[in-house]
Amino acid sequence: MSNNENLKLENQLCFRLYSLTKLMNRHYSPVLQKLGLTYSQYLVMLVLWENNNTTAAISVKQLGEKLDLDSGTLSPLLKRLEKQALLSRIRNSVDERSVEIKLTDSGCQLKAHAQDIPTHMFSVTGMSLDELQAINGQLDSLLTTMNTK
Amino acid sequence: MSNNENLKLENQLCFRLYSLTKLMNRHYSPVLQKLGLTYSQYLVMLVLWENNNTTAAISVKQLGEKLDLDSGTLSPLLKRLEKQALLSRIRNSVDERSVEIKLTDSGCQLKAHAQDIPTHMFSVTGMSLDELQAINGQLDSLLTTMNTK
DNA sequence: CAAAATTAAATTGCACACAATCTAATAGCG
DNA sequence: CGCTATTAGATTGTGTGCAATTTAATTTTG
Repeated sequence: MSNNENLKLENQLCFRLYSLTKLMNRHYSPVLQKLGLTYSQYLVMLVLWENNNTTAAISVKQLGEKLDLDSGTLSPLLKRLEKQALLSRIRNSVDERSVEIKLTDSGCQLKAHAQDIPTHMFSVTGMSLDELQAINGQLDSLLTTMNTK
Repeated sequence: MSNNENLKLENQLCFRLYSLTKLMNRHYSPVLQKLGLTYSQYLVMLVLWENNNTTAAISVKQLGEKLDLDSGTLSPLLKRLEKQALLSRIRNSVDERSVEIKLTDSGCQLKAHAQDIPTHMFSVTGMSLDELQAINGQLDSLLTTMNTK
């Protein structure tokens, strides 16, 4: 490929990912709006729903590792979710540097309203389960490669 | 799959795309910093380099269609590029609603400094050319499907 | 032709991402 | 023990994305 071809927008993998991520977001927005969540907030809730019942807790640090986000993003985001009474932020009494995130009852109950979202979004992709798993695998290996370079 | 499985973060295609897009951005940033560009600004420059010599022009509207961005994003972004003297923004005298974007000489010359970026970024993915084309194709069909729903 | 509808940009406001810095707390080490 | 280094979060500032509104120009239509 010539250098000129290389610099064409249509040849960029990154642009496809960028466009597709925005497109995903636009499909999620109206669905998540019913729950009062943004897409990033939804990701946080997924982690909490998965790890937590109302008893177990997870630190901001751990949450950041799961989602690959730093405190500059998470701190204000978590405050907004706290203001919506979906979770609580409590300083760890053993290590006061750490802040523990715990779902409230209301945050826990919201999970029920999210049950149908994955199935709905899957249908939007128009893919078969096999195709979904195939592309997931490819993206995973790309993630692994690019994370270790 | 149970509903519980469906709601796990690790099963989300959207999270992979989201993570990969951020990862891409982080790999681009240090490279683009040398050109004084952000990733989004780079995308704009790709379109201008492709369509333009210093003579041809493209409207903000057309740019937005190519990149799938609206004036709320593009207007301030283009002003920043104008401040860097990479492009000019001139009202179309025939239709004064439209603003035409044209590369300056300096903006045109910047292309030479970007020539090696695609090859470099391709090497970061660790993929073969065949793999790249395969995944590009899959993402394209996903883009098409999701754009028409 | 004049009023209404449409269009292109710009602006405003909100919510991320993320670099950089700051603060407070803890860990490590001589 | 006390000093230094490290760590966890919060804060600040910049740059997107995008919805919603505004402004100005053009097109459509009665």
